[in-house]
Amino acid sequence: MVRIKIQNFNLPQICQSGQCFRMSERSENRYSVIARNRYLELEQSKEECIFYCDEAEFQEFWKKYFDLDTDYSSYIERIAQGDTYLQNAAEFGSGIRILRQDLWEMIVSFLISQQNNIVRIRRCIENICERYGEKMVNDRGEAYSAFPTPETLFDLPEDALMECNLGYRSKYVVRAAKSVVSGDCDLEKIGKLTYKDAKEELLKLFGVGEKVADCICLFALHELAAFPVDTHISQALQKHYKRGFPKRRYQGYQGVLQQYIFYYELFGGRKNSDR
DNA sequence: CGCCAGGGGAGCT
DNA sequence: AGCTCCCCTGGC
Repeated sequence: MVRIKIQNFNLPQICQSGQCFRMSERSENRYSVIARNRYLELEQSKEECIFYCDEAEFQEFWKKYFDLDTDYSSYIERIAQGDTYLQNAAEFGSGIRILRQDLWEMIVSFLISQQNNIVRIRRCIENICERYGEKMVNDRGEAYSAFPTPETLFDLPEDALMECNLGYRSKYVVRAAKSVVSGDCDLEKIGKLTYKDAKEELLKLFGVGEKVADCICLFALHELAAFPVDTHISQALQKHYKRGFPKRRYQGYQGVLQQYIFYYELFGGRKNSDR
């Protein structure tokens, strides 16, 4: 196991921030994450966090996954002094990190996310993993399911995933798998493109629009300039930024601020000073 | 039963 | 850019 001391890192916040649907609280202060086919447990006390894996796996995978080399306080410090709403939001979610997750996994996850709520998105994803993901065993000897590969899904009837509760999103996922397997959608290539070009490629997928493409860019490609606007963000911007969100001021890391706002809107008890 | 909302998107003008 | 219609599930 690996022990680290780190600022701006908070497991409950990362877990609830709605970017990783396969992270959950196992027991008090103890979290598990499944990324593609890897399983990890973590535990956090005050300023120290324990990763239950060996040093090598931490260095080559999880360190990057949790973006541990980035100092998030510098993002927060650059928030305009006069913007008390954003100051409050950033303070409230200051332990959130923008994870570097798997591209295919994010495509599927955010196809499922549309017109859907977080609790149900989690259930949908667990359903397809249990049904179509490779069966794995963790260090405790417990079974878990990897994320299903495109090759496992591309040949299914388009409505097959309705039994996993995806509803009308079933065909989006099956068609996306088809695009990946056929090579129409080249994941490796997309990973190397600029934000603008990657987004353009993702928009070609049936069921992927502006918002979903931005989520994929932000959470898989780590394009921090992506600023996904969903119903919550849209309402928040109308309330607090009547003349528009100052994207230019925060050019290059708007996505981080989007997460603070999103998390604050969903879980922060509204303060009077915000209205 | 109807109504509505949930981290939208497609297709059209 | 804006509009309409569409899709499925769960909660009230």
